[in-house]
Amino acid sequence: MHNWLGSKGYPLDMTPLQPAPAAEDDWLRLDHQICFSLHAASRAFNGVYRVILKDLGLTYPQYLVMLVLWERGELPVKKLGEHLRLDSGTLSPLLKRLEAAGLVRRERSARDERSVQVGLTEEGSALRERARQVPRRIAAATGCDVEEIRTLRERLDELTTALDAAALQEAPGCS
Amino acid sequence: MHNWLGSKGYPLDMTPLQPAPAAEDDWLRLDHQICFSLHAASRAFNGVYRVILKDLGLTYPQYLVMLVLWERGELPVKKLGEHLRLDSGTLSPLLKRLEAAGLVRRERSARDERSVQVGLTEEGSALRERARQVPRRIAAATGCDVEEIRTLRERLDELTTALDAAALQEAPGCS
DNA sequence: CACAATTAAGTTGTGCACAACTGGTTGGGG
DNA sequence: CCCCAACCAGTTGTGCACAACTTAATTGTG
Repeated sequence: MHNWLGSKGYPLDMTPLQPAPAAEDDWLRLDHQICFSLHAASRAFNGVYRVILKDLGLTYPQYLVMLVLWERGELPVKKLGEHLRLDSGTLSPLLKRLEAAGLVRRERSARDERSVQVGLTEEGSALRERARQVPRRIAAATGCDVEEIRTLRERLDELTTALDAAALQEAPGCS
Repeated sequence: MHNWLGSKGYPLDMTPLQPAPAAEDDWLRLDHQICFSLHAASRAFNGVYRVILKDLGLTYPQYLVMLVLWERGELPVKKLGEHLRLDSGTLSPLLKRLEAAGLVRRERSARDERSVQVGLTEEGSALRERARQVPRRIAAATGCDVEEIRTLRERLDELTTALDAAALQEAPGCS
């Protein structure tokens, strides 16, 4: 991990150099802040998970997959993708790696041979026990109490819903 | 773009199937929510930017680099990385692509040949004009007003600071 | 039944993030 | 003066995200 905090606290000081920027320049700066903040927060979270999950031999997206499997049990790749908002292009190689690690079992459905059922192996189920400590360590790392986390999560979910709707609007082919 | 909203509004319904989960299972679920929400929000943002930035021929991280250059002017790769929290492993190939696109100029500093100065080309500076419309479109996509965005950004920055600090604590080699 | 449209998973290619490493450059002790 | 530690950019390798495409199975309709 790099020492981004080398100088002092928060390394980003985007203080304006010009006295009174035009309205649009102001927007540009504000925009920088929100998109950048989210990007940075996501990567910071990823970094903490990376450290904590190293013991378990999982990456952050792999951990998300395992959480769904622990909670839901066996389910097809399609369903897994709907829960995680990921498509087969991302999940296929990821699941193959989990399979190679012996945590996951993949088998074609007999009833519909297009579908592949993903389930836990003995070892994959057992890993859940070792994963129980993870949430507490993450919560501690955020320095927030449960209520704060819940509020933030709700705001983020609202944002995601709005952004998804907007993406469909913005998508090419919408007159 | 995939139609993740196929069924209705928000596709994630992680309602518990068991009646009264143990405290640690509850933590596991809560944890799922926050880490997943942030992950999803980040990718949703990325998706909106992807659509909007396609006109400019920029990816989201490339746009972030250009924002810094527009605001700060010429600066070494190191400084650029500090502003964006990215290292040379990410920036070097990204900057080469921007250079190949004719937007950016890279040259070794004469005074310190370890350092590479990154600056805008004529074309790179000109692109700023076309980028002015971006923030408004993004803000519209979020469906939030300026104040809401500012509040969320502040929460995210706090979170990032806390997480970075925690990552250093968790890092191996800390007794 | 036949055949076109749809659906599921997988593959390919591009780009980003990051760890680990390489190769010059610089600057400070011995 | 020389060597070595620190430093900067770049390279390599792994994994994720996503668009575009392929392959195979299923479903619907004439």
